[in-house]
Amino acid sequence: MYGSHEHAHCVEEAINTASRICDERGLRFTGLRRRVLELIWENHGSAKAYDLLENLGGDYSAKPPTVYRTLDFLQENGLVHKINSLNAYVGCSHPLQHKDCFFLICSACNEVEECCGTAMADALRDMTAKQDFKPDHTTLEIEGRCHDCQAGVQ
Amino acid sequence: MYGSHEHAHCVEEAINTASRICDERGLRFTGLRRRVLELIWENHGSAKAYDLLENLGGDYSAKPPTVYRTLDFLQENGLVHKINSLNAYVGCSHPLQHKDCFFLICSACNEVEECCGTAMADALRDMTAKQDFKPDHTTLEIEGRCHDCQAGVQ
DNA sequence: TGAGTTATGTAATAATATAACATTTCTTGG
DNA sequence: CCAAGAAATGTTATATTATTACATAACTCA
Repeated sequence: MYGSHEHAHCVEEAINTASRICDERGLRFTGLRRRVLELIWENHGSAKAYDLLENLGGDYSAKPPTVYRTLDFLQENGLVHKINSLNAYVGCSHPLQHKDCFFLICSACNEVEECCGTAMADALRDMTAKQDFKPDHTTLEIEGRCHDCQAGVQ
Repeated sequence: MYGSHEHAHCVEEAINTASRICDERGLRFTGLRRRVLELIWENHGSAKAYDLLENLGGDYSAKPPTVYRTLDFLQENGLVHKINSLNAYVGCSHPLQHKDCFFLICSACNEVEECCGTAMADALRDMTAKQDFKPDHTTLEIEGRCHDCQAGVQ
């Protein structure tokens, strides 16, 4: 799974970054928040709310609001994104810098890659400016096949 | 509502176009399908599945599968789009030509404008090509304020 | 006409998400 | 330290969105 890549490292790094960001902003990175973020990062795809709920384990009383509130917190603080086309959640890959980001979702391996290239953001800005539309939030999700999953599919 | 624009005309035109398209493709544009498409076009915003269900009226037995199947048919044939960020459905403005289209959603008046500009499509193609990602379907939904709803908001 | 196909009806339930209120835990000024 | 307020979590109930599975009806066309 995931080639030779030692994924535990990603998880650890994401948690450390999140912890640091919360410290800097005076937010509480509680056990529950840490646990949910860990679960989300524990695969390269996206996590569904009710799967998180099932896997919380430990001391956490698993009821939907527990998870949805935690997801809200993580989203508000830019640590997690919701993928609307999947009703699922992914960890944010660059929780500090990005403004507009978008997602490449591989329908074969289910990995979700977050992209923050400026070219797309520029094109979006141009387009909305042309229509005199003032954007607040952009959902850009592209489903298809990643490089690795195109082999043998022509 | 909707300024001086006589909206019944939009609805009628959309229905006529849909009917023609179905004829050309050997598809059955049944009473139910016509009715659902009418309801969807009866406002400029988007329609929710369960609201359609409530408003079917007439002879239609209103159970969820009735509506979802009809929405599936309309989507498959490019007559309707789902707006994932709203869990809602809009009529397609150009059911014949478009490939990649995207949506400007005004959070003040709830109108949804469908755009099919090539500039965005080009930017998307460039971006995915650069990552060697083969796109099958793109969700691009921009929520914000339309021209008319920016007055007085600075 | 009637056999096969397509569309719709119906019942049950799955999957996703929120509201409202209770309790616990943390923080911080005194 | 300690109590009061704030923030987080627990709990119950329910709302919203969507699908599965099977039955019936309506169309099509040989």
